[in-house]
Amino acid sequence: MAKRERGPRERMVMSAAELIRRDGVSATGVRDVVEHAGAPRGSVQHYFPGGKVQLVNEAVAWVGSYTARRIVRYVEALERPTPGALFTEMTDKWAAELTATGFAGGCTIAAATVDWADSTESTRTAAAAAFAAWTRPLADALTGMGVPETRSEDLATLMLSTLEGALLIARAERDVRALTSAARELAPMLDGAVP
Amino acid sequence: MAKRERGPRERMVMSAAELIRRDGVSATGVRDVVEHAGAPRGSVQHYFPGGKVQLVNEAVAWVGSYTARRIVRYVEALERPTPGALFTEMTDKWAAELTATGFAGGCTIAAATVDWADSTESTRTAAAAAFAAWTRPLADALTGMGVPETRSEDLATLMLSTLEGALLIARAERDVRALTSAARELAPMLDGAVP
DNA sequence: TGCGTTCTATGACGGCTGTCATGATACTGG
DNA sequence: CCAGTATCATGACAGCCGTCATAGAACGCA
Repeated sequence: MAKRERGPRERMVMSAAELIRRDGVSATGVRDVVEHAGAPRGSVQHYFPGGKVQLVNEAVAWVGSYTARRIVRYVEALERPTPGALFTEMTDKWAAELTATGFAGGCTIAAATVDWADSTESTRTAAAAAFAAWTRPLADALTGMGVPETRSEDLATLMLSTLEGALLIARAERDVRALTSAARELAPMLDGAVP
Repeated sequence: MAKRERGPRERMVMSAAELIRRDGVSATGVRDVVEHAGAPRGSVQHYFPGGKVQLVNEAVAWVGSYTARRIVRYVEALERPTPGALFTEMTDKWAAELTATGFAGGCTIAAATVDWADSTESTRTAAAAAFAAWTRPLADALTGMGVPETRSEDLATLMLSTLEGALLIARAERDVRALTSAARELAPMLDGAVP
């Protein structure tokens, strides 16, 4: 997964994101990140003079933009572009990932929010930016599918909220049930929003 | 809030739940819980011989049953009992709590899931039990409102997922926007499920 | 009164945390 | 070749963590 091309710096950011989404922010130590990335330990103070806070924030930002690009790709790949189909696509992808990894890891942004939203303002801001970066392409896609512009952003937020919540419940239950049943009910409702 | 009547044991469980939902599980130390509860430090090994794991699990279970009772009360208090009205009631209550507390604390169960779902099986099980304890009365209420029994549980899960996710986003954004817009869109859709 | 159980108090232990000081090495440009 | 910067390596620091051993206090019961 981690190409040789990537420098130690980017590898550390990716490893941080991976470990955070699995164990949470507080439980993820910088030594763990270094080891997981196969990076030299001395690099942490060289590349991240801001310490763990900087590392975590960059991980959050990285996941934010990476996932935003993924959303765009989902939209483009839809053969029958409707809001419900898009939502089903997202829940399906997550369900597949959860089962493939044995439910070992949820959303990095959710973990960062739960763990550090109160204590570290910069991390909370980064998480909010990530959510905003996902809402925008989602709302644009909905508008492109014929959803009235006044409702596009609300519906995008609804999709995101439901996805995040279902992901959380699925992880607790070690069962994709929450994802599939949320999609089964919400998808037709979303399609009803396009006149 | 904490009545004098409650023994130190229950006060510690409640304090644990409160601190966990604010700072996460890993960031909440047993010393913090003891201090927050105004309990004697020596009591922790007396009442919770299972250590921090037991304390966390009991906090999760406590929030689970407490919130389940709250859901039942919400249902009974509705003047015009429809699925949408119930969902709006829940999001409104959470939005009010978030603004009142300065967005300082989300859902205890979500925090426990994100932090310990992978590392501590018993906590994951407790979290799953809590979600189940919320789904059941919710589904029953929906059935009572005329929702077909085949869809009640799915819709209950959808409501819960959306609520949890919107709560998360709201905390990251320090804005109840996610809660209100999710309710604005989902509530009418839910009402459409009763024939 | 005296015994036994329940509860509280205190201090210590090893282990892990994030951070930093210090120094060695690699590499690049003149 | 040499100088200077970028990168890496190592060890130490203070602080917090969960846990436990030990002992004292409070209380009910006979």
